Amino acid sequence: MASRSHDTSRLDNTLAVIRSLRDKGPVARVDLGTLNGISSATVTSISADLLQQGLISERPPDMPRPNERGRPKTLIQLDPEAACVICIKLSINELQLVVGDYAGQITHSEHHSIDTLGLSQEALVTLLKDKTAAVCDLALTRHRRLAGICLAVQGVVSSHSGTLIWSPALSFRNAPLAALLEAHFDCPVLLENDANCIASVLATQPAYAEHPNLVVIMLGYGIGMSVLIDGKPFLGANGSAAEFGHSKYQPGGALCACGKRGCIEAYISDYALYRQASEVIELPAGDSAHPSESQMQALTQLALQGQPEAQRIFAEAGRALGYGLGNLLTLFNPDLVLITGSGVRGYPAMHDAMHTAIDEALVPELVGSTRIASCPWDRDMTCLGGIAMALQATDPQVLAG
Amino acid sequence: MASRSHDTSRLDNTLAVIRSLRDKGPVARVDLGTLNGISSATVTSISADLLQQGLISERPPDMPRPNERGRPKTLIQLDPEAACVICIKLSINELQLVVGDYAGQITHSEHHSIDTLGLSQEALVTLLKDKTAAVCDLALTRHRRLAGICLAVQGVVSSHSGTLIWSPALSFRNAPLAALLEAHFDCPVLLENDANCIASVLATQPAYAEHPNLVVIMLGYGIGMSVLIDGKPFLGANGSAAEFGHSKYQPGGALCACGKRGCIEAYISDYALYRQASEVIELPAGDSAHPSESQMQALTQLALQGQPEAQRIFAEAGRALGYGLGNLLTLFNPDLVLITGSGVRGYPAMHDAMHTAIDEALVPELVGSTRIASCPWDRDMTCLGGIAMALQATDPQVLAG
DNA sequence: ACATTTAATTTAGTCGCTAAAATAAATATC
DNA sequence: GATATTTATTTTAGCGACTAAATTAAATGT
Repeated sequence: MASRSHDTSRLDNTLAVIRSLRDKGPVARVDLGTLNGISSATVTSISADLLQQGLISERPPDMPRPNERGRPKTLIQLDPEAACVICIKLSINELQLVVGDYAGQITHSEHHSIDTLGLSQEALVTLLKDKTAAVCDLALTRHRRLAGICLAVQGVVSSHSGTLIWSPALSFRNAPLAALLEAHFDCPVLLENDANCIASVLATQPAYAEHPNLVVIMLGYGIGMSVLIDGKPFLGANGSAAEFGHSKYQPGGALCACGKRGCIEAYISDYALYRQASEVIELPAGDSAHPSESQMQALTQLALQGQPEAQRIFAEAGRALGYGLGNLLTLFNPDLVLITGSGVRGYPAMHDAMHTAIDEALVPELVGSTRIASCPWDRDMTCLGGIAMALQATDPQVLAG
Repeated sequence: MASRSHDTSRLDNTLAVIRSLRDKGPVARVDLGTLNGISSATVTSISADLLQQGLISERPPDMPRPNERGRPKTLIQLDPEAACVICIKLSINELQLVVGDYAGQITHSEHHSIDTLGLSQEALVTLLKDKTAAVCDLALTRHRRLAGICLAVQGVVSSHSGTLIWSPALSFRNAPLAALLEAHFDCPVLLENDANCIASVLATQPAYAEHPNLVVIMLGYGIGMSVLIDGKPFLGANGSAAEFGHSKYQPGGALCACGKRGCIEAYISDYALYRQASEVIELPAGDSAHPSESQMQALTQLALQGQPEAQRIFAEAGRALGYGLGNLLTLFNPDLVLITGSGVRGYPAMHDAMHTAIDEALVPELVGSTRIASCPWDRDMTCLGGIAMALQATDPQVLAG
């Protein structure tokens, strides 16, 4: 309950300046002042400190501006080499490692195919440690220090405590992964939910910037969700991300990968759609519990081309999604819901049933107040978000030296 | 996006001191310092200001403490007469007006029976204005100023904008009640959800103080909910309180008072229980759409005494409640859920089915992490909370003079 | 009476900010 | 080409808020 006792404005303002530089690229001191509501005298003072620490550099404006009077602006920019962060994205059968520089740009990316479900906790930690150490060695030839590591996983995590509670990609549960990794690296390790990473990136995009209350739903093999309130991820009580996919559509309904029945995921995830479809339609063979992208595309095509059984399955999925969204809207009342993830491919086939279900579920006063849209899917977005979150989280330490 | 540019610590610390005094009664300067993490020199300075403004007074400790050396503490306390606030609680067919002094104590309370559903918006505003003006005249004989008014209503409100969106007590919707009242009084008017008021009070009680992540469910004629994250009410995106009662249990299920089907409220609210029961059991006559307290008690007694039909109805209600809670726990993951409201009378009859449903709905990892308890119901608690919220909201204005 | 203990106030100094003045580096005008 | 104008940045002066340390205040213990 101890309140902010003494003046933290210098740190706050310094962090705000760094964040502005990261979001907007090179900016002049005046503009940093107006952007953050501080006087340019203060910006001068802050940037002098940052220059002295080697975190930023000065440079002249790109083009000599036509017809503008007055002293030209001196832009300042983050020094990309000042530090780097590593984002490790762990999803089913895949590990991605990405290096981001101090300005938030990706400078290295690699993918590994791995039987994630076959790993013990120890094996996973060893694997992560080795792969990360290798990437780190590489990164440190170009950057002065490793500021932090972000482990982005699908599933339920408690980011405060750095504990993985449950992930569809892993066969063990309740693992303090952040602490286990931190023991091997001399920097903070963040554990984040993958959907939160995505949402953090989307929220900074100009198209959605005016919607600070945003819900992002990720459709795919599982169902992910992130809620941003006032631009910040809402983490629930103990830093564990909200699990939209396992809220209930039909008590006692279809069987879900989590072991329970009636979860929304059991109606709209890839495996759920494929499971239902394979019972009634002739489909390409393969592991139906883990349908491949091409299998899913084939199924989606059928629905979009009007195959009645496929249409019915997607409509039912849309209905489940709509009811789930209805609950979400009554509870969070966001301005905007973005639906993305590899599963957006099927969104057009769910769209109508989804809206019908929302209308059925929601008090009319609330129906109109939220915009619902889909958003194309990009695999790298998660890591971009992880890098942004890691940089932001570690900025105070980097400043401290 | 403008960050806190300059130093607001004086205001912050002053507000923290006032809040400490309100929560804990008379406190010495040293203790205010340690309590809020500021030096006692600063407390001296702050309390000098407050004394000069007449907001606090000094007084010697109650009892001359036995066997304690050193200079005795000088306690400081809020002057109850410095200001007052009025809380107006609006529920079905009832209006309650309560005056609270600057220290947060209730100094006056009155109830009025009113046909709330029969009122037009204009009639309601006129009624509230008149009743409040009368209470205000009375209060101003004892207090130096009216700091604020809190209107606590059952239903969906947007507290940011002061708009009532929907209430089961009223037959109109979308009314900017805060602004309409503000026009008649020279002070801020807050519009709050009644469950948020309750939750704010419960959160300050020592028994629950170590659970800053708290969900309060209010059972009764309708179903109310409030979520406290880190001790502060979670208001969703636009300040509209989360509507747990209208999240869905069975898509297309029982008819709810909101006009939709399958809401949790349609299974566990007073009217829902009575509606189901009256179909199969001989019950005291009366308006079954608005069962009275004695009717509900009679029905509850039947269930508790083992009447099979009544037991079945309460068990089904418990199951709906459990599924709803399951969704809530996946989304918010609170430390504690408190179930209260007049409907707690039936909680023992719902208890077992509720827990069975939670176990059915929830990933086992999450089941254990939340305590679920009931809490005896007190009609005055809402207003106590409304007073606390109004005082807290208006403290900056009172300080400004 | 004097030492000890604890509370509250005063003093001296630091930090961080801003407004205003001064300086810097361009373009526009004559 | 010299001077005026414009805009950016830095410097200066001053203020508000805090803390640590010193001082004063008011008890109890010996």
